[in-house]
Amino acid sequence: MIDPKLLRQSAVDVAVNLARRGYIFDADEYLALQERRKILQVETQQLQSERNSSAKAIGEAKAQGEDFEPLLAAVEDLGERLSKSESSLQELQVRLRDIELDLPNLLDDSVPDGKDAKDNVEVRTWGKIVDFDFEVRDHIDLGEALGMIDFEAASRMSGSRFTVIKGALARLQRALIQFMLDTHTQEHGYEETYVPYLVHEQALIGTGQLPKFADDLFKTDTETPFYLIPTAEVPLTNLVCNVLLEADQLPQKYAAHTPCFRSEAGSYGQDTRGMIRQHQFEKVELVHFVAVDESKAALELLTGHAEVILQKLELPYRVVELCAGDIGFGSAKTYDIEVWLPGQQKYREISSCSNYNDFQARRMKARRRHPDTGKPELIHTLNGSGVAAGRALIAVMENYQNDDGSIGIPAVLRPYMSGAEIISARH
RNA sequence: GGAGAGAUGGCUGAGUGGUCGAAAGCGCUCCCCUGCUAAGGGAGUAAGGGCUAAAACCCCUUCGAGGGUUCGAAUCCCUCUCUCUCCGCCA
Repeated sequence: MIDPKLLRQSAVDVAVNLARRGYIFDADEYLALQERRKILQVETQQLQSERNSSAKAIGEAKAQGEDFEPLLAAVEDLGERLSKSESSLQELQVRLRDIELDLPNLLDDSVPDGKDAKDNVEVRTWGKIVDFDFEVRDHIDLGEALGMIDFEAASRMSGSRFTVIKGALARLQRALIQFMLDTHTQEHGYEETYVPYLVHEQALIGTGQLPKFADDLFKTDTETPFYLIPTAEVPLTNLVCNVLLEADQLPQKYAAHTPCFRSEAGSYGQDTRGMIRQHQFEKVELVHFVAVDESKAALELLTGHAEVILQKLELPYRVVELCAGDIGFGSAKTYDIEVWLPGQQKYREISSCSNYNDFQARRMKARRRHPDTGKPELIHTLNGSGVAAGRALIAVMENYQNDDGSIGIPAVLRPYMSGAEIISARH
């Protein structure tokens, strides 16, 4: 959520910033509503004040044993006037809040202009793309030939966009997850966290998936609905929902491995083959809580932590800065990390690292005491994948493939694979 | 699933219709005292919003959430959510 005060005072500037995303914010309409709200609020508070003082007068008269009937008569119609005023004020405030919840975050000034993914800016590349001297296969061919990926079994029980992974490949995914968590907790100072996979609506409003992106989420039909988390960002960031931290409690860094569930409602026809885009996938997520003036540096740090994973796995990648038109709803600035997939001869997203500034903190009421003033102030939140395990598995398979269809195991994963160096078909 | 108890400020916890945004304690801030430390004494200390150029002042809201009763609700009534205890079931 954008600061409502800023919205009122600089609605036009806000509209200009949001227009870079292609979002049209009707500043005139918003300001007109605010103007009406102001008048109604002053009026309502005036009536409330009257009610309070007359109630007090009646109480005093009663205590003194005086006749308070005339006082009662004087406030006869006050209640009705007040409740009318209150309900129209509330109606207006709900409308304003709906608009505010629908507004994407302000972009950081450094975000490049652009319309879509084609306009994203490459920041750096790492690693050498291997020039195979045989015809490369994609992860689908490799996995099925090994007998370790079974899309048919998955679709029989769950339909499309699910995968069954078996044997050494299933273990390799687990190894990837263990390796990532160990690296982040032992070398990068994150606290490992186990979190719920089902959350209430409020948690998703806090991080910004709701109310706008309900279609992308799976929801239970229990009496009070649960949502399956689309990313560990949701439970991790909500660790500070409604929390007032002491001045010395920042920064904080959390890491969690969770499955992620996405209905992928808007992605029909994209990546239908293979396990690039699934309803369920595994991911290690990183979240930072920092003070307001520290989030820019934290984003660089966070992105670097995700890159370390790919470097240790010796997977070629590039970092791109998302342009104004491609950046996510709540993010002020985002770096995507894209890993090289030989099977597609393309870089594909494997991590997305974003600075949300106070956008989520405002929705969640995540604050800390300012060290000097002692007054509460919103914190900044950041999150990034560190990294998507399902896609990391694909990347390892395709980049470490051999002529005979076997797959080499990256050196850093071997300790998690009983020292094995290669995955070959079982006979 | 059944029975019961509860939800109050940064935290613990009192408060059952009016002068309660709320006792007390902890914590925190400032001051005093003590040669240092330990201890002691005093004062202050909720958040959000409106008004304001900004602030002060003033005003409004908030005692889990939402409704209701009342001139007036932390307090009474209803619904919901959450927490805890016991029983049942269960990895």
